[in-house]
Amino acid sequence: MPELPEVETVKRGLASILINKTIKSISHDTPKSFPNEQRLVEQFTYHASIILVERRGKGLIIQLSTGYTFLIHLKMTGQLVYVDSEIRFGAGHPNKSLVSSLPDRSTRVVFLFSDGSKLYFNDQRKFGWVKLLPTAVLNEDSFIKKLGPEPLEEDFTDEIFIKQIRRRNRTNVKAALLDQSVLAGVGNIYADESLWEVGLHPSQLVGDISDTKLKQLHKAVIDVLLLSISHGGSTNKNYVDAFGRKGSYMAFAKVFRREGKPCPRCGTEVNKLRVAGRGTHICPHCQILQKTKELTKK
DNA sequence: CACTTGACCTGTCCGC
DNA sequence: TGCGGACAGGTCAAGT
Repeated sequence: MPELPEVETVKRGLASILINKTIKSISHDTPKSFPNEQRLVEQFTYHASIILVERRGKGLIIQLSTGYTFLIHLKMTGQLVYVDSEIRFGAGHPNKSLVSSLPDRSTRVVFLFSDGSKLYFNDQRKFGWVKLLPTAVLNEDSFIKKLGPEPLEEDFTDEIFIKQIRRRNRTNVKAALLDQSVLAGVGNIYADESLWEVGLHPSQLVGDISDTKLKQLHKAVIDVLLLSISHGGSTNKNYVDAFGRKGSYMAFAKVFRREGKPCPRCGTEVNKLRVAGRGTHICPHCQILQKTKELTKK
């Protein structure tokens, strides 16, 4: 589920309400979702306050006053949903039905704050996790360490993008976009959408794509991510933001999950195929696989 | 080494 | 209805 725009939306929501809150206690069900020593959790998170909420790629970072930090990955079905204390919650909540049914069978971790509010980490498939680690070694975490540049940072130029993606010259462009060490945050939805924007077939080898085309792709990736953030991300199935709200980008998707429907550019029926082991959506008219050219022969 | 394929889980949908 | 299989936004470990 959550790719960069969804995680960014959750991050903004959490940043708006969690800063300066104090954690009272934390409960969890399976250690797979919360792989932390109870002793450390109690020592460094109970009575700690939240000083910063950040995002890196598809990872969420919640920094505490004690020098410890939560690193959270939502993977496919994770949600982080904030619920105010009983008194102030209730009428007017954007997703009252979801929020009033929590915790539910997918709830893996519950953060209880000193003011009575709660943050639920729900994750149907148990792929996601909430890891506690010293802030000082956050950048040495195996997940963080592998991440490539942030696509929405100012210094993510087309030169940087080309340099990064050319490391995967011998693989197809979709797999390259999904590689978090090339750039951080693109997943299946936005890979398909970006490739449609520039008329690239997802199976095209990176080595066969010109720098000119890669510059267009660089712009398309950024534009698509920004557009999605402006609509609160994509709710394909499970995704909700910190307040339980769904994202509306799917209404703007050009090809993703639109198989059988007309391409918004030319009217040809959108096809679904399998590339890089993932369900992949293309317009077979706009996105034609080009023949192998010079670049790979060297 | 670079790249591809399964595995990790649960739920849902589709065909028989 | 019920059952088996394929599939789902992501990442790893294993395999080639």
